[in-house]
Amino acid sequence: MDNKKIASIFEEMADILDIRGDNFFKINAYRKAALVILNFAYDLRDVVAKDPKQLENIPGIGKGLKDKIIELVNTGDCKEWDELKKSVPKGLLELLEVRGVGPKKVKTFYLNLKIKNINDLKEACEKHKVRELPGMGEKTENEILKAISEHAYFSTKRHLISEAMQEAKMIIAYMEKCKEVKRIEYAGSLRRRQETIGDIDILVTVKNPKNSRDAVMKHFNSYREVLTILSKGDTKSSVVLQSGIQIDLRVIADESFGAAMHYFTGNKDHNIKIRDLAKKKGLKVSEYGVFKGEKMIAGKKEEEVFKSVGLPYIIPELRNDNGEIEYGLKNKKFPDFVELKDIRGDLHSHTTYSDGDASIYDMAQAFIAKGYEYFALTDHSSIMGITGGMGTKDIHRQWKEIDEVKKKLKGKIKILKGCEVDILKDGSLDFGDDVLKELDIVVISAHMYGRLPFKEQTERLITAIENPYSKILAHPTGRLINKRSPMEFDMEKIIDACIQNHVAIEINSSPSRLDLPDKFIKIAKDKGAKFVINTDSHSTDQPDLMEYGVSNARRGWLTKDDVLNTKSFEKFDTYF
DNA sequence: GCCGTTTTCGGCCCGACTGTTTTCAGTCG
Repeated sequence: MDNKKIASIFEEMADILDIRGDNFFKINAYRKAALVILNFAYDLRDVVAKDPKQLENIPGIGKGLKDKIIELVNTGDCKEWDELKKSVPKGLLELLEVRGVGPKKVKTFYLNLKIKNINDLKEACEKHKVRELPGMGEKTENEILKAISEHAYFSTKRHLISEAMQEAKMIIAYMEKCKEVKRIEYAGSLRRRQETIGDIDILVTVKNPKNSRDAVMKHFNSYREVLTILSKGDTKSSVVLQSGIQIDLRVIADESFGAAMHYFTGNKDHNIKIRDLAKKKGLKVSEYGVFKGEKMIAGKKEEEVFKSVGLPYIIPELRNDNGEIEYGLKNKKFPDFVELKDIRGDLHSHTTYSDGDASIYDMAQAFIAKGYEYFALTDHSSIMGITGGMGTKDIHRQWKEIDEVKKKLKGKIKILKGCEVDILKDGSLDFGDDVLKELDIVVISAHMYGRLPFKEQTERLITAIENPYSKILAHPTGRLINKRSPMEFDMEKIIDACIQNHVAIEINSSPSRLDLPDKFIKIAKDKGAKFVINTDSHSTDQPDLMEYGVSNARRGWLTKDDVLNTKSFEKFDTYF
């Protein structure tokens, strides 16, 4: 019973309560708790084992949910969950996945037509039984059938941030061709730089909404990638693209730009808290602005919205209701978080010596183009035979070539001789000391034996971290987003070992990794760890991925000081 | 079910779009 499972149980309980028509706020409390638990960095099993009372310190968890968590952890079950499950047929919940179908309709379907799952619903629509129900008609039936057929294609899968970013840039470039558009920006989870993106929110401002809104909407709905238009109104339209990604567009007057950007960027709970603060000050915050009575007192800039409720500016990456509002109220100022422009080098890259696409010279040129002072070549060690890892002979050959390229580049960039050395099953490294001691930088990583038992995995990684030549622990959890789950080990012990042994923790910028994940970055930072943000580039275009690593670091509250590759090589090397 | 520089009881963000209705409920973000 891990956090993910507990969160999904609370989510399921909320769904059932919703269909049964229970108290709206109670349902919300379950949903909020589910979200909090999902993003919680510590394993609830450990919290229950150590001190169950601590559960009530988690925001959104009170006495009732605390007891349910304890019951779930200890018995794998929960009485109330059982009773709820018994009260409705199992397939009923999947009906909620159909677009346009919510708890009220599910209840109506079940009570009137005995509809228990998506198949039943499809049949009932085809037989025109749904149109006879109160409040429904022919259109409802058609929309449901359409939604069901699309449900099979568009799974609820979330998109990698890089995929979403590419779609966003394309639609923005297209929308900019519309002359009524004054300003256009992406907002939502993409602007918060969440690790995966559900849909893309685009905000457009126009000088005069009444005159130009229609033209903007028309232009948007005519985008050639549009597969389905979900809704289109005066100020808001939603479409699904061929790629399966949903785009929500909002058109608003330019004077509301800041308020609208704020509204469309924060997650739901962040926005609720902001509006709650406003209310207590006798104000009202909406996407149109900050209002005192009828009068708009702010809204052109995002900063004004924060200011009006007594907060300093909060960077988009933190607007997840993870303590940023409380911190802002208390401290009135945030630290200067690390920025892309602070990065002075990249310490993890590959060439044709292992599984990279480019030569040493070409990779050097790519990093020079980034304006970096240094970069490290870290091709794989030999165990990664499958990706053409380097043996001792290869690495000597590579060193020779590095020296030649260095001459050719005449000091334009410093090239560090490194290696991404595999951690073997027992925690020893895939190169002997004779090679390791010659390297400028040793990046250690586990590519194999990802499914070792918890304790064994922890010990294996610690052994590797304790190796005196180890400098950077690469992509610590080994996860591949949407593809492979993280390795299971004691994260706190690994962080402690890194700190004690002066091993930097990598934040891998690859959008399918984003590893270390943000929730652990914050914990590691608070313990005093140091980090490097690397791209793990395998081709000359991948140094561009650095932006994703940096935003992941910002989501983990890192400042420039926490990140070693914001310093000169000489300065950061002393840490090791 | 949670929460508290108004509160331990009585609140709990705010608005757009759709379809079926003649003023609104349901859904969504």
